[in-house]
Amino acid sequence: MKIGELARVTGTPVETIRYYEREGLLAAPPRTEGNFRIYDESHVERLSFIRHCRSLDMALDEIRILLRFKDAPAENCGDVNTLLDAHIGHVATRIRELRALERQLKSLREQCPEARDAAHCGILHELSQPSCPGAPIGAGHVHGAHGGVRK
Amino acid sequence: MKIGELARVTGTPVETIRYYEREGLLAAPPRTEGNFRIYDESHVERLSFIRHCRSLDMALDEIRILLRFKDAPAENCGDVNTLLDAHIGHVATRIRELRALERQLKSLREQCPEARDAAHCGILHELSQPSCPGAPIGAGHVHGAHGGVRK
DNA sequence: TAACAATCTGTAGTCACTACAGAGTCAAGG
DNA sequence: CCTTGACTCTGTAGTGACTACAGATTGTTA
Repeated sequence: MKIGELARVTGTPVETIRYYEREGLLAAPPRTEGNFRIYDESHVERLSFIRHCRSLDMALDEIRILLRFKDAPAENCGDVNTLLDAHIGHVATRIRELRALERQLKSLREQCPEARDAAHCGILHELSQPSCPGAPIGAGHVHGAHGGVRK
Repeated sequence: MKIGELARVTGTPVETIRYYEREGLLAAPPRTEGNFRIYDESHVERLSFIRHCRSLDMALDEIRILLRFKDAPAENCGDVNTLLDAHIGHVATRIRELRALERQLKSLREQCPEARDAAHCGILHELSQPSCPGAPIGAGHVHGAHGGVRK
């Protein structure tokens, strides 16, 4: 199959497939005489694996590690478990951070219960105060409020 | 004060201050004879505002809107409330997404309760299955599991 | 043969910074 | 006066995981 069909069956944009090839996640497939990439079932499975991992919000570097285990079936998979546990920890951390953020935002919102002139807006006023000095900006492993967007 | 002191009192890296100036969030300050930027209290307040917003995970474009209201104190601040409500909505959405993700990851983790050879690892096996076909990759407004890192 | 879709390569843009390189400025110590 | 060192300047490139082109080529259908 050509790249368009692989894109369709795996629900992956064509450009993303070529990007994974450049990044070494997907092996470069054979080509037709006309230089078109030709894929088979093994590519479908590998790309499905990658996309499944991505839908679980794993980084490409994490996926690279998992792929190494897939390619070495005799290895012990303890590190797979470790990686997954760490990833679960990252997600849990980010949830806690976002909950705290939600609380702060709601409390800020209460500063201006109704529309008025900006000079007396409690929200703008409170934002002008320095926040907690050590307040971190940017999350650890999990993205903040403006994540990878799909338009 | 020079840029280093502004950086210190606001807890902002020097390069980030210059970046905000390039982005038009912070007005270009006067310079000394030797071409050093000179800031005063008004810059401290404005940068504190920006950093407070960023610590609440607002995008620079959102902050730009809020700054316009700060600069037009006679305007009605209803749009400030609207923007904040929308931002709270984004955060709440991301929390829901991450909770669903956490559930999926934990269920995946149960597929391989103990280390064995990778060929029989339930985690690797399950990841090879296509995930829910319409499963989104990447979040809306709030970042995924690998957010802006502070090293 | 001509239109059109699909594919190719390569490059640049996204966001909010971060990390340099290489040059210039300034204050204190010898 | 000279040097050292801290600070600042500009400009450019890198981050992650794509996305969006431009411009060329290939393949399919009318």
